Amino acid sequence: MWFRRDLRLSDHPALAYAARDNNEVVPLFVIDPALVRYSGQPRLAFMYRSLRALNESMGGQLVVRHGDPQVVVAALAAETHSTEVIVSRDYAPYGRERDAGVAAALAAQQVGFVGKGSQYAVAPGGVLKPDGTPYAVFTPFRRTWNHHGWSMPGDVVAANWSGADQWPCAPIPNDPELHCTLPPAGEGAAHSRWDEFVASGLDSYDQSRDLPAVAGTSMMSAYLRWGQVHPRQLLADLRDSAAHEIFRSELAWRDFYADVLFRSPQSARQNLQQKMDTIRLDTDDAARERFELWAAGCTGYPLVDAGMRQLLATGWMHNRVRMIVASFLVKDLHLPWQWGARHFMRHLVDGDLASNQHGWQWSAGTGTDAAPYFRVFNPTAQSKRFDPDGHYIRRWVPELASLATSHVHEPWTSPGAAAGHVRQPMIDHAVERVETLSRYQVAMGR
DNA sequence: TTTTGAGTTGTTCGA
DNA sequence: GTCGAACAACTCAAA
Repeated sequence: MWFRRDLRLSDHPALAYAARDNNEVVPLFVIDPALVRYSGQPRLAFMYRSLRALNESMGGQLVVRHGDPQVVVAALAAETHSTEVIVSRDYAPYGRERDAGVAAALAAQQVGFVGKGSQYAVAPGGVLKPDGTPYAVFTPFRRTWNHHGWSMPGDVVAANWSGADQWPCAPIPNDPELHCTLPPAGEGAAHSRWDEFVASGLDSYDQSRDLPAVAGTSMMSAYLRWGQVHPRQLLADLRDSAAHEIFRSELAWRDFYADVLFRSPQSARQNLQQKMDTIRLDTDDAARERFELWAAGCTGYPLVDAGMRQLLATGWMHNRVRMIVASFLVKDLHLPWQWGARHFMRHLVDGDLASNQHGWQWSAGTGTDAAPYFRVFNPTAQSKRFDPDGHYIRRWVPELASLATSHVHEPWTSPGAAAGHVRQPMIDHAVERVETLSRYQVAMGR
């Protein structure tokens, strides 16, 4: 059993298949340098902690090895005289290519490669229009997705492990040096957090999910990212209410974007809508300096800075704020969405290629079912609307903590501003908004 | 087959 | 202060 993004023992179709008939199961995790290079320290640390939790849950049997999976998996299969290598299917571009290579290497030594299940309620490719083609719009996708349905969660799998006691195994690496705090890792932590959310947050999700100062979101993203919980386990706890329906929708978005990336792997790097390639963007040295200010949380727009600093401090950012900082990068700074997406992937514990890149493409107006080009978030209006008391701003931008609520969204209006005691906004939103509208209109030939 | 209405997340302007 | 319209263009499904 080769674990990847399915670091759990419950409701695990691939593991259940591997463990059938009391088969001996060799549990493997490969630390792939190609992925380590790509992951930031927070996600890597969370992965290592998750591996320790998984290892513990199987009595210390997890076999950890380093290297190219094509070499490592084939070698362990030969050592252990395995007849099959079992995985949960991976639908992302790198994973598909990697798995094809591993399957070929295994086939050369007469070992099977079997994929069972995915990390989605409905696996990519599974939701189709009546004519057999994929959906390009979310709402009809979700209708069909709902109708398609998914199985009930399975039980904890009890496997007959043949693991680290018997086969050479590398230690799970120590955490890299971290400058942020992380949520507790592991399948147990995932279920604890979910139970807490069901008990105290889910029923008011529709009311509070957009308020970054309120702990109104599920915080399940990192656990879903690593498969410490399967979405179907969450869906099984949802009922028919407005709040539950909105949460169900969020899980549908996750499946939708995985489906879009599956069908258009190039959209991880390029505009999904190629006609948007002509939008004029800034990429010179001055643009790079503006990007650095954004990344460090020094734009002068309090809510934007709060979000960017929350990301650096915790490896996570509230969803509403992700949209606001993304809109700011794309539509106030005129930078390529790919710059922002890369920064997010480096810092997010929950960083997932499909959701991240397509969330960014939505903000940039270049993706499937994207925001219309003229929808430009006003960073101060959003701030007043979604952080009315300024609690979130004061928490993450301490230099603004003493400002009155009447000034906290626009510190440049405060009495100390004239004396230079507050950061000036790096750009004028009203000016850049007009600039964006004009650039997009030019790109669309208007 | 054609038409029609609806579609995650917003802002600004003018009445 | 409040409210509706305008800001596009296209996909999809139901009528």
